[in-house]
Amino acid sequence: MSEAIKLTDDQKRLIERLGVYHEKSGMSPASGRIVALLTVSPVVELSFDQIRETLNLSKSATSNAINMLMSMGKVDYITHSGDRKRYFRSKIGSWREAMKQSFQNITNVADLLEEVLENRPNDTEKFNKNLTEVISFMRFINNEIPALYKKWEEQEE
Amino acid sequence: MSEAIKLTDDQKRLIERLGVYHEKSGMSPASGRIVALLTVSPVVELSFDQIRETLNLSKSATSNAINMLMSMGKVDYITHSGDRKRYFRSKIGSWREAMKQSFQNITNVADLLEEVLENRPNDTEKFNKNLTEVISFMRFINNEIPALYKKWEEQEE
DNA sequence: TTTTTAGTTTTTTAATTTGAGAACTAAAAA
DNA sequence: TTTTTAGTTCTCAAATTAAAAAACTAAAAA
Repeated sequence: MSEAIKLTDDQKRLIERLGVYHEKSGMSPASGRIVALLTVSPVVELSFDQIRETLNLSKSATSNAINMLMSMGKVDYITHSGDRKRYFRSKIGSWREAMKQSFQNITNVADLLEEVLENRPNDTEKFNKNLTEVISFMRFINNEIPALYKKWEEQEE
Repeated sequence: MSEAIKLTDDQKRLIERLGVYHEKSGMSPASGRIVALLTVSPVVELSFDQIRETLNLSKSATSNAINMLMSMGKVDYITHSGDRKRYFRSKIGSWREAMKQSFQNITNVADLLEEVLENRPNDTEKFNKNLTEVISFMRFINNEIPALYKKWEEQEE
């Protein structure tokens, strides 16, 4: 008997679009579809087989993708007593941490570009100036984040 | 006779690290190495064969990667009269446009998530609230960009 | 104790990506 | 006109990635 979740065509299309977006940002197709499903599905906690059958994935693809997503902090699961299954769900509530992560990336690039800059000759002035500017802007953005969060929280009230 | 540019070991390592970073953000290895070379190399304008031989790439890999990078707006070239070669260089000066591009992506995701939100049931309150928050924060960040640029430009003077 | 459940791991296959090599082309030079 | 230069394009092989199928495992249920 099928465990698949019933979805409207619109929901299926949204899962594909969101899935493709996640693929573009480095996830495997299966992982991308799973986070997308867990974002779009009206039922927010889905079992292994519900995910597997809704997306027509094999057990291995499902297992590997779920574990990948858990290690990325994109997904976690809860259990219900008297039920051995795990119910997986999106960690959308951790969006602040996810954002922090992506801002951390900016800092890492800035650090790398700083090393490049230190290695560059002094002639190539214009080039060095541009490089200095990107680095400076990246660091500036990063410094402004806390203030931005604060401002956002305030306007949110 | 070899056209390869002489690089120190440090420069070679920086090219690899920067290349890997570009790979992670979706470029092919060859494209990643080429932008990286054009960022690290003390000579900022390099001919096709200088790139090819410095990075030990085939002609096809070099040609395809360069054209990819030009279509992405990451690289362009200049010519010198009496010299048929094209001299390729990093478009690092266009970093503002590149940044704008990546902020545009945030907006696109926000739009997509907005569509998801409109499709969600009204129960799943907490989930919807989180989704609403991410979207709101993304849009907020996007709105703040011009002011951030302005502030950065001012502190830069 | 045996069976079932809920996954995990291993093996194999299919698809995609990447880039080498060689043939090709258009313009310039000889 | 022939040759050379500066790439481009095509064909194919190697490497990588993705996922299916099937064997396996640990815990719970019967």
